[in-house]
Amino acid sequence: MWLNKAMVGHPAASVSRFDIHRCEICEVRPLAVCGVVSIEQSPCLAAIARGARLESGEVLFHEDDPAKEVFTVTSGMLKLSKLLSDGRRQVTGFLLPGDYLGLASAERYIYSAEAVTPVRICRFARAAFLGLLEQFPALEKALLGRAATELAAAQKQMLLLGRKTARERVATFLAELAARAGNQGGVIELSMTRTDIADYLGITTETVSRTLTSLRKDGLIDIPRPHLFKILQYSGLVAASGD
Amino acid sequence: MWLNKAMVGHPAASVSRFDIHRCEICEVRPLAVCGVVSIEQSPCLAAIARGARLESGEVLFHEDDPAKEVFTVTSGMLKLSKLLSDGRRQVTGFLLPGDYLGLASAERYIYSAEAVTPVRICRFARAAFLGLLEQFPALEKALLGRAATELAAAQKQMLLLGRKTARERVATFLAELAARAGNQGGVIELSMTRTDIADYLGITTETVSRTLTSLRKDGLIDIPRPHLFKILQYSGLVAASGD
DNA sequence: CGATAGTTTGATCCGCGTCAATTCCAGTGG
DNA sequence: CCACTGGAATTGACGCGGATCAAACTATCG
Repeated sequence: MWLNKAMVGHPAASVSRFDIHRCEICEVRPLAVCGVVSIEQSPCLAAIARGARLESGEVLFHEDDPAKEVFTVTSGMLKLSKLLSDGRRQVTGFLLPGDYLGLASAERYIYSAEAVTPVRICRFARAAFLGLLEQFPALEKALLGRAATELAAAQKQMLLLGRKTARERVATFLAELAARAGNQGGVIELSMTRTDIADYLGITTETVSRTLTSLRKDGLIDIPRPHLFKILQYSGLVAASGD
Repeated sequence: MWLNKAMVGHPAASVSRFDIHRCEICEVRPLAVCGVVSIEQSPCLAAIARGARLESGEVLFHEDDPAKEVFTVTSGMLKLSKLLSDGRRQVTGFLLPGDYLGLASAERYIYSAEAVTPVRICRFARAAFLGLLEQFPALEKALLGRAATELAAAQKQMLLLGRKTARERVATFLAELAARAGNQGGVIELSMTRTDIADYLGITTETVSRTLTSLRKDGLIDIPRPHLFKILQYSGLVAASGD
């Protein structure tokens, strides 16, 4: 991140005062301090946003749909994916609360967005959202920070997709999950399917399954239930991740 | 691009007047109008920048070096790459004049940058560059637009790396080159090596070479010299690119 | 023209995809 | 509480695309 936390929320001279309302579906209370809105703490700007819910598997929008709206996730998990003409799919990322989507192109969405778990989002008309950028430079800064973070993640993923073996891909995936989850006894509840994981890692479901079994037999992880992973040797996973 | 050209350079109310000098190595004249600098037309902000040149093959910085500086390319081509511990390489992108690099992380560079051709750049101390962001919101807007464009490109590349065959990758690469070069008789001069192309497409030099030969035999392209490509059937390339 | 790096081509091998068959499990109804 | 059911996950057998190893060829630059 080349925009550190200290900068986000730092009162720049050019920022003016404003009011912000509470979004009816946001649990997180928006923050309005000295003319600066911290989107870290308030992903949803209620004045011009409308709430919506999605069930698991529901599609928010498809690749190539007209990009009329911009969204932020307030709860649950979404997956973004792109398709080839014959149906091969690549999942480019998973979104969590606070993430934005639909910004990349003004014309049409460049990926599909589908709910992995039940999801709550805030919807903004694109024009209104762009208006917010003008009003609130801090929002722009936060977006820039997020874009930089996502770009870094995308480059790591390119390395994985272009150069890593199946075992390294799965080990990387698990190690990253473990790192992100923090210390919860190394237990990770994963709602996505093997197909989602496979499409994210650029391999097949069969290979995901085989590789998980192999990692289990090597004592690096345990899989009590298909969607529950237990990290037994984090260092071993990192060592197996290739980089 | 979700920040259209019209917005870049739009005079925001909060922007103040400033002076800007001509960079001694920039050929493009910086533009100072009504307190707004259009980085599209002036990638180099001379007041706080220093120029530098790189020969082909010279390394600007390595992955994991302390990220003390930020750069913009003013001429030539750079390649960005990431390494695995055993030396496998992934090229994440090629940079052209006007592109920025070194912004992603405040701590250390997350990729190596190496000159593909002789290159001229402008160097900024990181802190000074971040200061510019505060001063010139238009610069921030432009960066945000670029970040969005790069993110979209990265997602396309993830689809390529995760799901396309070798033939589709090479066809995609050539079709994109042809599209970007515009109508120059379909002739493309490429300074990068087969290894660079291979590391960009996530395959080996041998496979690049074989695939190029195959495309040539199929009458889609011609290769008078190793670094000169002639597009004979653009539509055929697009058809062979998979998406 | 010789030296050297880059490119092409060939032969072989293997990791992972493909196809197919169970097995597992969450949800449903009896 | 248990049998039933359909989708998800696992496991197995086999083949292929592209990696690897090796050698010949060809640009480019002193």
